[in-house]
Amino acid sequence: MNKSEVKVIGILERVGGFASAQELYQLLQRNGESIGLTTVYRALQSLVSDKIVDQLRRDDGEAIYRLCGDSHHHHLVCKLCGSTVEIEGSAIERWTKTVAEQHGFREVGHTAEVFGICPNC
Amino acid sequence: MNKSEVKVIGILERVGGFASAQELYQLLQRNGESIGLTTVYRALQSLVSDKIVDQLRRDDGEAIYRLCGDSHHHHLVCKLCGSTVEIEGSAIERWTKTVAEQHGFREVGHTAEVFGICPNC
DNA sequence: AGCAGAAATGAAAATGATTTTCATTTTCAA
DNA sequence: TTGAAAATGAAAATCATTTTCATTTCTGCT
Repeated sequence: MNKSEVKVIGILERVGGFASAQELYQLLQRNGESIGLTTVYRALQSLVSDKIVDQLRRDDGEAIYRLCGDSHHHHLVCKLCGSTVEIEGSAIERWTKTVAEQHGFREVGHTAEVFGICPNC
Repeated sequence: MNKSEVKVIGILERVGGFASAQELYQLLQRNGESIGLTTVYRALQSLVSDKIVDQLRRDDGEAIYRLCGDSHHHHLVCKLCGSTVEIEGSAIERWTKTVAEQHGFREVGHTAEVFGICPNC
């Protein structure tokens, strides 16, 4: 765990949700941190392989990251303004596990995100 | 529905599962079809927006496509060999709707994919 | 402190999927 | 037949991400 990784974790904490590498880089710049885009990517790779950060994909293929750790949860994302609400998903957890085991799958994980238009939009 | 879209549907039928645009293009070439990569992409976009083809993302961010079945369903995808099983998800549908409405969201949709290692791998 | 080798850094170039541009060809209805 | 609209594809542009490589910072050691 080096200095850059600490910076990236810090900004992820402030974000409190998903962000892409490019977004994180810009946020760090705005905060006056001196860090290169390459280093942000490398820190994220390292954190993902250490299971400190979760990585998934936006619909457009861009990778997005968030701190893992708190309880496993999902997101309700507004299609228009992008605001997100964390939602609990124990129903999903159970469904995932059941379905996968029925088909003999091991080491099961899942992605589930809900999209809609929030009350403000 | 134009000629190119028919070709793309044809190759997707032969593939019988997920394939990327690049792969589909190569397969079409090998089959002696005269079609450009650009046109493959355009046909896929069009088919996706007509709900004839499903699009999702590999872990590396590359888009993969597959003919969709009639009913709304999800996929159980093997992380190693890429084989997929369609799974029914009425539990998810209900959960999605409930959760979103609790938060006042409208026009709700969702994504949910389950990943694991299949019995053969 | 001083030093050598290892690790980290970041600017610039490379990569690769996807999209856009634009000139040409095909389709099709009047 | 004719002309406008749609389709096509080669080449260029885009954009996230990775790689390269020269430089800088750490580290442990004397």
